[in-house]
Amino acid sequence: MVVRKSIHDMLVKHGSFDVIGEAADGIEALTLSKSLNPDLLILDIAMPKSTGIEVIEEMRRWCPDTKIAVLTGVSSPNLLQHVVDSKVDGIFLKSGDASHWAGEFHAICAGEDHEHADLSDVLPRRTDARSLTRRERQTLFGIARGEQNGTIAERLGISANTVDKYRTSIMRKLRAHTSAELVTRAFKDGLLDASEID
Amino acid sequence: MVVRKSIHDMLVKHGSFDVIGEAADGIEALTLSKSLNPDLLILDIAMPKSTGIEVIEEMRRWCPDTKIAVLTGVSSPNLLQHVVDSKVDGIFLKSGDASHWAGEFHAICAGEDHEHADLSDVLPRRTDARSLTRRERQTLFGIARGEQNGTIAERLGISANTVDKYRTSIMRKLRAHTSAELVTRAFKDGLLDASEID
DNA sequence: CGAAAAATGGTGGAAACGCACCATTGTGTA
DNA sequence: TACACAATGGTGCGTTTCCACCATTTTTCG
Repeated sequence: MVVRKSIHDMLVKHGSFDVIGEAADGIEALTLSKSLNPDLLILDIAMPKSTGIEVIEEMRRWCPDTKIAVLTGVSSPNLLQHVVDSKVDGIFLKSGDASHWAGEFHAICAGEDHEHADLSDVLPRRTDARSLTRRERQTLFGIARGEQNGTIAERLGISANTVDKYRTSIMRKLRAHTSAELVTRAFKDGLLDASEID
Repeated sequence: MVVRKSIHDMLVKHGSFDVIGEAADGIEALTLSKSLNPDLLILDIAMPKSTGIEVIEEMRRWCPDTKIAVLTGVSSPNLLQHVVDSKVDGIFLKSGDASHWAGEFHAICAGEDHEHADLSDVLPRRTDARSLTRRERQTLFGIARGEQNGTIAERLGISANTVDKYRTSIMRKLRAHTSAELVTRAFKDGLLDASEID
């Protein structure tokens, strides 16, 4: 809300942009974009009702010519990695210096390749979030939350043996030899984020 | 409204402050602050139209020199925790004793570190590093690095039984029921930091 | 000084982990 | 169409955890 307002001001006052639409959440952003087909969509990935990722993918399909700039606060490394992978046209950190943004927005609209904000601090060095399967991720979350094989198995509706296999598999992938070390590695590699637990 | 009036009076009469602006909501507070660049912003986190958190973050960006004091009623612990984490310059409970506030506001403006109001009742208890003994910390690090009781015992030159006791003790303190959960909690509580491991 | 907390040691037992090695079925891709 | 891989199930076994309940000595602090 606040962010949107200030971005709006900045765009109009210092960027000579026409702001043709604003949306409160991802769904609204999508429907609005479909009808307005803007040159540039500035998107905050921390949105109510839907994740920014979904919006980005939908936008690519419906408005392939719209440039997408993503605005992000100190969000989960995991999510950020997805944003990077989705090849948006620009990534801006809310914690960053907003004074040059207007210029960069223009460059993006002109189709220039935008050098992303420095994400080295927030991005995990890839141990491959992707290299974990869906079941392995579910198992990992359970372990991090203190669930044991049987509990996780119950939650997922599968056998404890199978869960045990998943745990073993994750441990091999992350080179951990105990569940505790597994959690540590997962945090280091950005597979787990403190804000996602509990 | 009522609160604002009384704060205003208090500031002028007993604090010899110049009140250079007042705002009805977060948006207004921001725009006003941007133009007035005040020494001190007194903010109620329970505001219409936007959460105080957003305003605080925006203020930090636009008016980095403005001290921020947060006024709060009995709101959600979660929100309060965010306020604490956002490192505002002062936190005051509406339920608290307002008579010394003027002096404390001056102290804040002078750049002195302000001891926050007692939030122990409303804040989610976060274990701080001090609550772990030296041996417990050493044990915790070992666990996080994948060492098991025997290994840790060897490294510390003590019995595995003793290490086991330390682990049990930490788990009780952090309310964890497995070593994995222990590590998770330790990360959440800031007892462990990804950069410290390996 | 005296109490509280930390540090140290032990035994024991049920449950869980860690890790073999076995298998079948589906899905996706070269 | 194969071939890899995910997902699912199983058995077995030595090791470790987790927790209870026992103890003494040293350190810390009002």
